[in-house]
Amino acid sequence: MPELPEVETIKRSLHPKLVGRKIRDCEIFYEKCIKTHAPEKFINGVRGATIENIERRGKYLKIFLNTAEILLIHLRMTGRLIISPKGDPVTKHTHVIFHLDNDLQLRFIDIRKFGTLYLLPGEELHKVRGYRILGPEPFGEEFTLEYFKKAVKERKKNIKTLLLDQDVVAGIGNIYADEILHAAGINPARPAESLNGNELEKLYHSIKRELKKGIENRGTSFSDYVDGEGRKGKNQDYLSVYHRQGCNCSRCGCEIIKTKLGGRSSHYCPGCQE
DNA sequence: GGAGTTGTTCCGCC
DNA sequence: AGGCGGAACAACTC
Repeated sequence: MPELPEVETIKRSLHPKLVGRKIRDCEIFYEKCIKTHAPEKFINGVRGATIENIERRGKYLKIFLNTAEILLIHLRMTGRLIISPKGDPVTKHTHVIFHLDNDLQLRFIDIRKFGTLYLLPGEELHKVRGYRILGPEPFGEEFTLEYFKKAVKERKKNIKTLLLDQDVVAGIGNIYADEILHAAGINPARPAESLNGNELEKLYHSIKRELKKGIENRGTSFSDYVDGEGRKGKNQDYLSVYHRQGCNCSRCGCEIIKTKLGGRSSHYCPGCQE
């Protein structure tokens, strides 16, 4: 499940392979993943373009083309972007192939076909709702403690669900939300408005710390995730609660519980998350 | 073949 | 009006 640390790791691994390269051609095997154009139009839009830069915003990847258009990609649950030599066999679930001007290809692979690709002029990014509503980047200047306190206070929904709202802060998904709340010692079911100043401050710092740890470990390869060169991350070896139900909490020794919250699996320690 | 999986979006309610 | 919870949806694996 690519969340901010995974998408950041993919961006870093693709950057040296893609920037400066020209897209010689493009093949689409599953048309529904292209959200902005008919397939032929999409192909015409990328063919011949040179890749100038790659950035991440929330869980989105932005590939800047010299045509002033941006290739915007969201991997959702199981999407992968992989650099492959052109001779490599095309595996099942490969939906789009970008042929580069060397012997490499960029392949979009997605078992569940939830991932989405958009091609649009830079000034039209806001037309993609999920992109438009994104809140501040957790490592950006806008994401201050003051901003965070204001965004959370007087909200009645539980704090776990609020952390997953991309308009509060961009990039947190189910794994890191559980890890962040454990690190901060806060029960995921707590109404956001019930958190005091001290707890909000702990939570704020835990968001930054856990996401940073995820990036340093090059992502969490719990099931499908690999980076742009097919390498797994190692953050799954350092998780405190996610998918650790039945194990003992490393902080207090209590048994980790798995519940449902807002329709999502939620893992926490009943001993030290109050 | 039903349950489980998650990020996003929609809808109805208060 | 806007926040909220719940459901729908994407499609596959086991």
